[in-house]
Amino acid sequence: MKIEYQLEKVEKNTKARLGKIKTNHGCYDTPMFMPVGTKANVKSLTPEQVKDCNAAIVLANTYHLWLRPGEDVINHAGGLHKFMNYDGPILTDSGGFQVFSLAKNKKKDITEEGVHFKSHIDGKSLFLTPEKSIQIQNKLDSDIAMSFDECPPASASYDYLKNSVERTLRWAARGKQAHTNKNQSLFGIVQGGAYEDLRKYSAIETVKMDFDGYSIGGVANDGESKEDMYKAIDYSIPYLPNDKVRYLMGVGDPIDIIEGVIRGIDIFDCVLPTRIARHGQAFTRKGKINLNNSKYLEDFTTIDESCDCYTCKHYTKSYIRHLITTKESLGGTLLSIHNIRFLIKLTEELRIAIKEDNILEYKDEFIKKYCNK
RNA sequence: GCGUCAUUGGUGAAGUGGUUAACACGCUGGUUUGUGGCACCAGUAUGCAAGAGUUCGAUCCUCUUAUGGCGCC
Repeated sequence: MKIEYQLEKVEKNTKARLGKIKTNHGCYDTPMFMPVGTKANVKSLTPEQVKDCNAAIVLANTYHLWLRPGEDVINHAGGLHKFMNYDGPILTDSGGFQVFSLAKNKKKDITEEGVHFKSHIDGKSLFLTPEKSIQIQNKLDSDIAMSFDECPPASASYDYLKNSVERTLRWAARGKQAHTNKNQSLFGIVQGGAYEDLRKYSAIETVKMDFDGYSIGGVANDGESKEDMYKAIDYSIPYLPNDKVRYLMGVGDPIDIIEGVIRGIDIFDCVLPTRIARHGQAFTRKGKINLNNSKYLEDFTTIDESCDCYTCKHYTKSYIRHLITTKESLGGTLLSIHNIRFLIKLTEELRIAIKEDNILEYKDEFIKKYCNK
């Protein structure tokens, strides 16, 4: 079965949507936040810990799993769910972003056929095509596969983006053609930078191919401004169908999530909560804090008094600071739990705000606290 | 007691008669948006044991003192 999206309500004053997404691994509410589990694990967390945060879909990565352990190994293990012991839904990214990010400063050759680039592990020459990416994802047996797109840098010129959008459309069509796993949904990706006509064109043409869901890509890349990011969303959304889920790729700053939801986004994913956790930082209602800071040495309060996560139920800032400064991995684990729960709780509250038609008030109040400190 | 070698920041230490005393760790901040990440960036000794002298100029040369290591009686 493919996923099904059910739109339940649009907030009165904005484009924010309340919905449900039905998958082969459960039914979940949107807007939602997906933790990132690149190599078939959310870094430093067990699947139980991820679920305790009330997470639903987890994102894994085609590129990384292709290189290690290889899609066949995971296929022989019985698919990604069994392999990693996660019975919730899994979305696999296509590898398009990795071509852009891992090979950013290296030689890469983007051709019509696919992308030649070097392995980040051993430098071996690799060739990834839309068909190959889909075939790997078919074997991984994730619930949702992503089309193989080109993710150009924020600094790309209009002419470059125009060609790139065209190529991504052709790649999307090829990927759809190659897609054979009937239990797996396939999403198309809208590109086009911060240009209205390119986003519109990309969205309309992608929707014509009739995917199971749509995402907005090419956003939040190397120093792109917030304004450009919001433009990219605003220029894409009007052309996406109401009865399909919308996924904003790579976005996970709390304020960006709120802004995204207000603009009509249903799903987000981001490495931020787990990455900053490993570097000692935590989201709180009063802004991001750095547990490395000496002022927490004897701070025996919890990270965020309004948080209901496992970490905030049991541990003090002083203890977590101790773990972080002594580089104990438990520190990253506890902070990852908190940060993931923070973003998921944020989406839960946004869902309530949509129900109550007061999302703009919610946003103002959140930002007031989050930015003032 | 005599001889000898040492003494550089929070730590381990490099170094030179002449602009800002290397590097590392630590410490203090910051960054991170479809994860090549226990990562990255920045700051961190107005001073080279103390005092005096030589010199245009001394952390570097000389002397005295202090402290410590080693050797000899």
